[in-house]
Amino acid sequence: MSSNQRAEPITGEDGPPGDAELAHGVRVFSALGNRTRYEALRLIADHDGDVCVCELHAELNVSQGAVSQALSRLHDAGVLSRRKDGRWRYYGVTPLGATLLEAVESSRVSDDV
Amino acid sequence: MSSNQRAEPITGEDGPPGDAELAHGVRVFSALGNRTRYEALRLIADHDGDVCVCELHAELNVSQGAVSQALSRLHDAGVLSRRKDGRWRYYGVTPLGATLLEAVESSRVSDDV
DNA sequence: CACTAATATTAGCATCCACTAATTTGTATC
DNA sequence: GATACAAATTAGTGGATGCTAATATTAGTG
Repeated sequence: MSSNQRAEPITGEDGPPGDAELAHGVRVFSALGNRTRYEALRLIADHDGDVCVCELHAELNVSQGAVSQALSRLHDAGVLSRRKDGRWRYYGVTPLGATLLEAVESSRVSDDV
Repeated sequence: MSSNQRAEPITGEDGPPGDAELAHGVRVFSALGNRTRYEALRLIADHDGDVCVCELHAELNVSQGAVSQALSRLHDAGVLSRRKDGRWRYYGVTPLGATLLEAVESSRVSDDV
């Protein structure tokens, strides 16, 4: 009737031990669990080197602000690295990001929806 | 003003090739990107053998229906296996689930929030 | 400095999500 | 069959999410 959707905050540690890891896991997976963000990660991973925001904006089908938000969240989750060069920001995939992508993609050997 | 939150459906294939993989990835990661479901997966993974719903209901802090929903979604995503025995359902972690858990947990070597 | 380009940030809102409570289905046991 | 228990399903709802549009910041360039 009133307490909905789990009382505890996703971030902001002060629960029992092991809770930080839990929050970390949820942060990472929920960051990847969205079409725009997942696609962004894949595009960057497919690319050779790092990619600037403008290039992704051309490929993803959302506004510039949305792209920026998506990349920030992926960076916060630790699956993207960020490098500044002049007025450009270059994003790259971290080892964690690469590992997760690989794990999921290789799991789809032949299971059509 | 009206088309919000991406026009395309997450499931229901009919986009360009590579789209099925995209949908699969989003399905898997979004399944894990929720506290209740992620915790359920961890509990099952920590367990020795398979776990029944009732046992998880005792550990997670949500209603029986919510636990059932959570496990179904994890099963749909391919990170949990399901086995029936009498009136019990036993859930276990699949290789994909184990791989993803391991990847994320080992990425938290020393980065406190 | 004015101007432009690249990105980040913010407010606002339509939609989606995760929950609870109630009900239904399936399986034992009497 | 009747009863009881385990799990799944459904309807309904408050809060979270992801977007757009507008604005702000930062960095080059004339």
